[in-house]
Amino acid sequence: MSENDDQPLGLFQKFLSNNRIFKNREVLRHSYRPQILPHRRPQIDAIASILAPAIKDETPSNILIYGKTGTGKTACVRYVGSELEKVGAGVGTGCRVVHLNCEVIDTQYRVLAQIAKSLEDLDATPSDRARAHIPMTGWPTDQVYTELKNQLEATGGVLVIVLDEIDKLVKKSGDETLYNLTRINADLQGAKVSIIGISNDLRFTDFLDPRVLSSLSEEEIVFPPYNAPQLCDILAQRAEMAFVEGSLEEGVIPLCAAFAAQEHGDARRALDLLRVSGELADRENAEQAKEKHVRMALDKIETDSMIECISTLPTQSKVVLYSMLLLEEMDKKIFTSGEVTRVYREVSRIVNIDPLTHRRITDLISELNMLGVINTRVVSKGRYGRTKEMWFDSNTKKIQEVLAKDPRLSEERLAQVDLNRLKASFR
DNA sequence: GATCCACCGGAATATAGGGGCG
DNA sequence: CGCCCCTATATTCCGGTGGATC
Repeated sequence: MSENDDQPLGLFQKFLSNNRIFKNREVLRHSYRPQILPHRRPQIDAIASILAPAIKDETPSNILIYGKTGTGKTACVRYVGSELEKVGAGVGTGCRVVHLNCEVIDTQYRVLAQIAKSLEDLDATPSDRARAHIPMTGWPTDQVYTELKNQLEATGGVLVIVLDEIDKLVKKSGDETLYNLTRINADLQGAKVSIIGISNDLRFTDFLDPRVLSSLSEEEIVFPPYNAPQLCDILAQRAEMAFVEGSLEEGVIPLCAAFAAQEHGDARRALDLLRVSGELADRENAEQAKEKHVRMALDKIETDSMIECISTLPTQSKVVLYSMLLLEEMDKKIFTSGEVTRVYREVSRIVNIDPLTHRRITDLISELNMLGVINTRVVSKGRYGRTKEMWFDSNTKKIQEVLAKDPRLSEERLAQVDLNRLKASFR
C-alpha cells in the first residue's frame, strides 16, 4: 500500500495505471441511457404510436404504464419522448415533454409548480424568462394552476407530462392533482396536454376516482420483468463498453443476471451487481472479475444501502431503532410496539429528547419496516390484545455501529441506560 | 360462541417553519 | 408588519378488531 510513497504522484499512481478491469465505468450507472434498449421494442413502438398524433398537433391519449422497478419504463418513455421532441421540432409543431418524478414532487402544488418551471426552462425566449416565475412555496394552488394554463396558452402545441412513480403521488396526496390535470384540456384553447403515468404498483388504481382512472388509462402498457437470459443480453451489451476485454470471467454475467432475476427481474440491480463486482475486483488488483466477486458485491450492496439508509434517518427514528436494539440485546428476538414504546421512553429521557406518543412511534416503526430495516406483522394475542410484532433479520451489529455515529447516540450517553432495570420491567 | 385486551391505523387538529404579497 | 398559503411533524381522539381465553 505504501511502497511508492516517495515517488511523485505515488499516491494515485496505481489508480492511473490500473485500468485492467474497466474501460468506461459510467456505462454501468443508472443514469446512463443506452441507444438500444434490448427486449423493449414492443413497448417502445406502442408508446410511439400512441404519442404520434402529437406531431400533427392533435392530443394523444393518456397512457398508464405499469411495471416493477428496473424494467425499463422510465428509459423507454424518456427515449420516445426525446425522439418525439426531435421530430416535432423538425416538423415545426411544438411538442414538448416534461418529466417529473413524483417520489420527490409529491404534492399537487409541487407538481404544478414543477411543470410550469420545466416549461420555463424549455422556452428559452427572453420574454418568458422575464416573467415572474412560480415560487416553490407560498402561492395558493389555484393561482399556480392558472399561471400554468397561461404558460401553456402562450406557447401552444402539445405538452406531454410524464408522471414517474405516479403511485407515490396518489398515496401521499390523493387523486386531486390527477383530476385537475386530466381536466386541464377543457380549459385550454390553443394548447393540448397529454399525460403518461408510470407506476410500480399494479393496484394503485384502487385509490383513484373512477372518472380520473378512465381518463388517465385510455391506454395501458405493461412492462414485464426481464428474465435471466434477457438480463444477460442487457448486461452483455453494457459490459462490452464498460469492461476491458477478457476482464470478466465467463460466468459473471449469467450470475449477476440470475441474482437480479430472482429479485423481480430488476435490470438496475443487475447493473449494480456487475459494476460493484468489477469495482471489488479492481480494488484487489485482480486480473478478472470472478464469480466470487459477484457474491461479495451482493453482500456489499445490501449493507451499503442499509448504512446509507440508517445514517440519514431523523434522530427520533434512530432513537426508536436503538430501543429495538436494546430489546434485541435482552434476548427478545421479537418485540411488540408497546415494548418498544416503553424502552423508548427510557432512552429518550437519557438522550434528552422530547418523547413522542405511542401513535407517532407506530408511524416511525412502519417507516422502518418500509425501509426494510426491520420486519413487522400485526398479530392478535387473543385476550391479550392485538399488536404489531417486529424483529430484525439482518445483522444488528452494523446497525449499532451506524447509530453510534450520531453524536446524540454516542456510547457514553447510552451506557447510562440501565439494562437490568429495563429487563426487570419485562418479567 | 361471546368476550375483551392492547393495540392498529384513519381523521381531525395543532404547531412550527418555509415563503409571497400589499 | 400582518395576513395568507403550503408542508412536515406530531398530538388527540377514537372506531375497529383477531383470536386466546372464559
